[in-house]
Amino acid sequence: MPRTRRGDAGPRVLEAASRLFYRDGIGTVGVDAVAAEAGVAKAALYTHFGSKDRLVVAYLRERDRRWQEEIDRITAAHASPRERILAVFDAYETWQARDGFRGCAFVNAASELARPDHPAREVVRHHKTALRGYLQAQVDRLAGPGDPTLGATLLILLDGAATTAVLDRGPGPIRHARAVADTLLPPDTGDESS
Amino acid sequence: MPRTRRGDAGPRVLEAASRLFYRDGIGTVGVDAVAAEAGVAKAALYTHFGSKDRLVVAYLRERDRRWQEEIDRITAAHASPRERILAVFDAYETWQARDGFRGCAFVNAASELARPDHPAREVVRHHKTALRGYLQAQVDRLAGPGDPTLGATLLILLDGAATTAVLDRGPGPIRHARAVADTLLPPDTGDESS
DNA sequence: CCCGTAGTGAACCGATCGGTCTACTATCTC
DNA sequence: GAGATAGTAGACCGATCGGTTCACTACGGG
Repeated sequence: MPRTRRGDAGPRVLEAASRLFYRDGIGTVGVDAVAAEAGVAKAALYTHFGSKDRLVVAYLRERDRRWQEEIDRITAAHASPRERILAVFDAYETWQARDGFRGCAFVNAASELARPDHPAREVVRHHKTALRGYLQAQVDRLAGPGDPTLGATLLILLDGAATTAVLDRGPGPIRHARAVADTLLPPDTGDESS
Repeated sequence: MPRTRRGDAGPRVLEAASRLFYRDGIGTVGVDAVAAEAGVAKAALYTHFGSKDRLVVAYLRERDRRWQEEIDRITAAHASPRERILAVFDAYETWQARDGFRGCAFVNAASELARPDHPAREVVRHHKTALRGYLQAQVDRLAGPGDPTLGATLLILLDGAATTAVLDRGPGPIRHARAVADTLLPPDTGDESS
């Protein structure tokens, strides 16, 4: 008597885990709660993911995948590296405005999963490294003596704004961060390639 | 057969809680572990703090008190508002370099304690508000048309740098953030009155 | 000297944790 | 139509959770 169409249990569990882990915290949410939210038997959860730790890793990987899609959309929508960078800040602002915003899922996960060897931390590192790499790649295409640490600085602004926005609520922090980024970035020359 | 001198149990519990909560996360650490680390009977923990939630609040309050002491030291050591602000970044760098650095305890607590009405979150809000207030007060004493949001921006830089430093390890993030702050701050005029 | 008190150590509570297992049932494929 | 497959409901496991209780003991102040 499956409550889901055949083959649906995996995605449903992942979706439920994403919602609950982000909303209530990874440590707080038990596997029973995830299974119940997914409308799926606990055993099905375990045949698909094997353990809670692996479910957490899958949850973060999925969120990283969606962020990568967002970055791809930004890349497609803007040719100028400067606009692309500012568009990332705009995406943060949009995301912050959504109901139930509770900061960066990756930062929260790293906060909760203290053990530095926890498998989930590698996903967090990967996500942040990729984002910083994207920002730095855009910086490199701008005019002037390329600052090799500006990408890192932009990531600091994004993470700081997201963190502050959890307590402050509202678009203020991210707009401040965007304004700072705007002053740090050299102007577009209009002759960037790729 | 007390293992502690009379009246010592409270402080010992608080010290142990501070160490364990910060190192392993609040959710991960049980009250039994805190009592064991403190070398104190579980019952003594409960006569002093009543519940784990209240122990968490006391833990954060204590850390906030120590940060306030640090701010007071900075205020005493530097007369110039500009130097005071940069000294806060320097304090972050020193703190980041210590063994077992795992980011801002308040940010981590807010990440873990998702319920927005959790009593600990008020302590987090208070801490961040006080720090931002201090930064803004220094900004207000600087020359030029005072930017009423610069204090908030400086806090974003601090939080972002601390967050990034957890994954990157090393003084890089905080130095970047300090350099940005340095460019954002108008120069000292030398005629500020305290 | 003696009483109040702070603290001990351990048992105990019900609830929940992550995880396993069994007996059963729809559904899809050949 | 038969067998493999994917899923169900729920009992069950040992461990741990936050919190309580109890009988007892060492120490400090009057």
